[in-house]
Amino acid sequence: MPRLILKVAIDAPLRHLFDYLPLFNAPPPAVGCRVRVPFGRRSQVGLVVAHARHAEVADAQLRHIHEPLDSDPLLPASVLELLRRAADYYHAPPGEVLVGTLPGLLRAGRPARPMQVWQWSLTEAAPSPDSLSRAPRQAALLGALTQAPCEESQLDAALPGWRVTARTLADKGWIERAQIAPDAATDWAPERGHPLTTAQRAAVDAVAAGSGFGAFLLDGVTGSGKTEVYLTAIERVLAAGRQALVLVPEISLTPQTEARFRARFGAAVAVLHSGLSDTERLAAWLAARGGQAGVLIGTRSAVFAPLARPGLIVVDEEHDGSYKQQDGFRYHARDMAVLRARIEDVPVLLGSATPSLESLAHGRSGQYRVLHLRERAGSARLPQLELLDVRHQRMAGLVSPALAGAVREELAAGRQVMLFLNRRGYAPVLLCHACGWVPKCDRCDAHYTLHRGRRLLLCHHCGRERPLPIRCEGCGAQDLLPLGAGTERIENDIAALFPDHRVLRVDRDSTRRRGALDAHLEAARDGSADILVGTQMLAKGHHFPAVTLVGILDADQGLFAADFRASERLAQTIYQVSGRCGRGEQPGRVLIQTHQPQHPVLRALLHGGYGTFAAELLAEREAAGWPPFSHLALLRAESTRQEDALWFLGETLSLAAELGHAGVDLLGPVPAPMPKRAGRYRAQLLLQAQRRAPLHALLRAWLPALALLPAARQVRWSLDVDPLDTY
DNA sequence: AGCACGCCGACT
DNA sequence: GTCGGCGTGCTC
Repeated sequence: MPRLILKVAIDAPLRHLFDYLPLFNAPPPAVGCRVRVPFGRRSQVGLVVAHARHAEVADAQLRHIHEPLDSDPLLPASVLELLRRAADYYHAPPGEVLVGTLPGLLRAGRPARPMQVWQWSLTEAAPSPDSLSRAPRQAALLGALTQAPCEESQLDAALPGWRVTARTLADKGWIERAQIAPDAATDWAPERGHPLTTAQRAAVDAVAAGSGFGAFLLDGVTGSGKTEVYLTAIERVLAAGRQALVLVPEISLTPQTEARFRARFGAAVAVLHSGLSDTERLAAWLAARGGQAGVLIGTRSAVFAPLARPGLIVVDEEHDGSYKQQDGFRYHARDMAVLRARIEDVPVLLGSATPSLESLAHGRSGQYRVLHLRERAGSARLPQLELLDVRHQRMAGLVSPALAGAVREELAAGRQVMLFLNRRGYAPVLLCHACGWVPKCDRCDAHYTLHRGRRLLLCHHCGRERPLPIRCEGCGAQDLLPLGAGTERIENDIAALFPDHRVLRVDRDSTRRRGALDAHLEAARDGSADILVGTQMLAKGHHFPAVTLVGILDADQGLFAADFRASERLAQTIYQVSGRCGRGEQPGRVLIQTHQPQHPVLRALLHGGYGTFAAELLAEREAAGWPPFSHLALLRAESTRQEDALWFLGETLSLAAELGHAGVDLLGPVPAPMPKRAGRYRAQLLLQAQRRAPLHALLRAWLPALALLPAARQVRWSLDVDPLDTY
């Protein structure tokens, strides 16, 4: 008798699917549906990936599913195909990919419909919270609701045990509960787009012209109006009754970004990012799947959200490293977006002012069609880049006299200045002037960074904190000296140098509190700060039209990093930071402080712009055989005992030798550049291949065998295909 | 990953 | 005498 076997993906780090029998009395769950299944001694949520005739295991081992969880497939065939190919490409366990990328509530087996969201608010009859001094819990709840109506999930977080209190207050008729409509009607009138420049129009037309798949690289200088191109292209997609998926780096999905899309597309916009509650995330995901959302804007993981009628995929700031997931299932969302566009047969538009070398290479080979926006919109001109040779200069900390002078001039003219340093904290090292003692993290091969404002030492590699020592722990001298400078110190130095101006620091430390980043950015934009000091954070996506001078305090940092991508990143940072300035009538200036004014990277950047620079870098990569002219995979291992990680990697090397690895070079194993981190010893083995096929053939045979090595039990290991960092 | 089973040290 | 430490093995 023919029977049906369900191939089920289970969210566990297991490299294969599991076979189950359907229930007798019901039609079998379709491919793409979730099922609850017995798994070992417990019950797990799985996803039906295929139907089959034959099981991989003996009949005696087969069990029936507990229950189907969906009547319709949760994922369309295209997304299933995408996830299957992703699991295959990244050599990730199928369950982790197929089930692990679902919204948390669906992974937990909740029904695939929006959760009911209840909101509490005060009634007319509610007294002032102050009148309840003898009932502090009631006063607290009343107080919270006086501020604003609250969703139950917010109350769960803020006032544990609030439900009992709420019942009391509701009985008194002081508060009431109402269900929020999933899409509260917004009074919205679609905003008209700006008239497009010729180049913008050409770009939109190119994307809209084709039918089906096409990959486009929108290479547009900052301020050239890439977003307007996205918006217009999306407009056309919506007009054709289709949906658009827009990926953005985490940091640039601010309320402003959302507002800009909402102004144009109103309630058709759904947003998916890490700041959402599980309920909100599910609602957005379902709105995309159901087709109610015309535009889904999201960070990395949104690339796997189902769309009812896909029409276009946009990847903004495609060079941004935050598209690469750095743990677990290490996918690159930009690459997944291109793959998805191919599978869905829709165009994909990758935009950047500083495209990744990978995308530029695809542009050259014709795989991507390159669309240029060379002019800034309106009258704005591109900022002028200048090198400041700081050799022999009498520095005030990290600030040269020339830079200080330029800042002074700019401030005198009533304009804003931005100073960029990719190092947070007050000083990267604290040093005893009497004996040379330096406080070091005992879990990492690293010094503590001094955070003076928080009065502590912080290890930037594992997060460990310790109180500020008053005296040297080596010799007892009270002569501890902060060495070097981070943003916090620059903030102090600059404030001292320009006491009549307001300095605002923007880094992870100053924006840790919820909403602080937005408040800071607002202060930067509305002119209540004259001088902005910050890290990467300042470089990403935010526009400061009144800033006319940018100082890159320490370009040398980027010139000496060990990673082969360091100069690409330095250039992208310099261009991204400089793109933040001079948007208005005033042209901007970018002053780059360096001890290496002759360095080829800096010279190329200055004289040719990013395009020329990137061309040179591509030539270098080709000569050296680095990506995008070769393909990498990195096997990482870490263990609590120093020798175990290297031992494991040595074993994997022998295994690869046994299997044969023609066409793949294995480099290592070597200790990681920072061998000890967070109390664990780390090492790595790099695989490099001219062509992908032999690399993936080796990985396919090699990986399942790695887990069986005795040494594997002593370490935590992971494989990173197309690593962004080779350390 | 969970969750069992299993075999050796310090406690009621 | 047992409570519990984490090594080892399995999940259709």
